[in-house]
Amino acid sequence: MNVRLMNFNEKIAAVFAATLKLIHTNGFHGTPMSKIAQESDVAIGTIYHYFPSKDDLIFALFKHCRSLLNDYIFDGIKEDFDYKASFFHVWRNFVKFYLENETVFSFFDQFFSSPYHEKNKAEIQEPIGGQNKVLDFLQEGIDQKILKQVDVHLLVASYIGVALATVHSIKFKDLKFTEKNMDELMEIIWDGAVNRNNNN
Amino acid sequence: MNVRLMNFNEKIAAVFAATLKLIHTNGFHGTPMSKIAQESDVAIGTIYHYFPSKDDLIFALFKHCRSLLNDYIFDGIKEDFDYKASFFHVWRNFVKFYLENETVFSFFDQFFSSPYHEKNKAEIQEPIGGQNKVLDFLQEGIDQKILKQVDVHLLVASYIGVALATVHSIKFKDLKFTEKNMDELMEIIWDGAVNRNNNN
DNA sequence: ATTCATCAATCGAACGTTCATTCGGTTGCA
DNA sequence: TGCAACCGAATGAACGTTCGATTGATGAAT
Repeated sequence: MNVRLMNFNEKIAAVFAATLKLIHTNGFHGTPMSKIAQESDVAIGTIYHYFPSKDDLIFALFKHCRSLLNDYIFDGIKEDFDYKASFFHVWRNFVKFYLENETVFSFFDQFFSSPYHEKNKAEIQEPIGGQNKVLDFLQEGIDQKILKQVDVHLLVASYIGVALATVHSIKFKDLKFTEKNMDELMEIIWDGAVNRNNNN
Repeated sequence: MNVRLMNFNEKIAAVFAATLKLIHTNGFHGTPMSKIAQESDVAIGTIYHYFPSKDDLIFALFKHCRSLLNDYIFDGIKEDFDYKASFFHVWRNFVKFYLENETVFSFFDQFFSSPYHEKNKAEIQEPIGGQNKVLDFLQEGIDQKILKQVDVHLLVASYIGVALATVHSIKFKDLKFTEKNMDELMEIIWDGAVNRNNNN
């Protein structure tokens, strides 16, 4: 049962895709198992064959999407990148991932703000929205005295917070995803995060 | 019917309070009308007397909370505050409001990330989380060349995004609401937002 | 001063629908 | 033969909403 979950059965893939799509357009609400079955062309019985309950399905989907995100954002960092270049690269990837995977963004957004999240807190511990890897990365910048000498969580809040707000803003048409806007945003975050008592 | 809605019937206040509390702990999901009636000690029939549907109740509650937030964040700005002081003051109030009104934060969080929000977009136009007043305030800083000469929405995303991420971080115990942390955060945002070709 | 009509406010049992989940069955591979 | 994958009708609980009844305040008519 769980072996398949890793190897990614076509049925499961269809169920995940359907669930993301439905939650994106109808919300956690308007997404009953019956509609997931319909949209994915997988019988209800089959879904319950893989996931003991709807909660389990949602949680498995969360873990799947989280690993997609984690794989994505740290991808493409070249050896010759200095810290600032990596700082920009990861942040950009973060925003890009959400823009390219709107349904995942929607899902995460709803998942994290639902008490769902709280219930499974213990199990989630690790990388939330890739944050633990992000945390390590930012801590590295602090240790190297490149970034401000503050609690790393303050920098995480800035780094991730601005990225999420940016995606929201683009989604709601207040902002456009242009090179210029992204560059200026990265400048804002960098200027805020950088250690100004240092001449890096 | 609507007159009372403004003058704030005790029953309505009880319904609002119960709804906020239930949504905070059980989510948009686990909050059926029956439980709202129970928790608020108002009969279901009475709730439907004031709100034609559950959606209407939620939306009315949203508008109520939004006005609470708006009243709060721009309160207490003294005449002798310079721009930077106001910039700090409003941001701090924003965070404080959410920390003091956890149920409202939870509710907004869920409301904005649900397709609920999208459905009523037209009607929401105005101050989202107080953002239009915030937008005007930040635009003023741009016009006065105090802040970076960029699209104001970039600064809004930074200003609000960091605040929301901060509240989340505190809520999930990654961060503590201490003077030091708030000061350092405000420093981060300010350094990011400020126009460095100017010596203000 | 008393009667009566009106209507908003209040109530909660009852209704029909929709939901998550179950279960008995079929298929096809090992 | 056995067992995992698969199916969808059936089930019972829970939900949003309706509705007929009751109360009490207001004021016009007597």
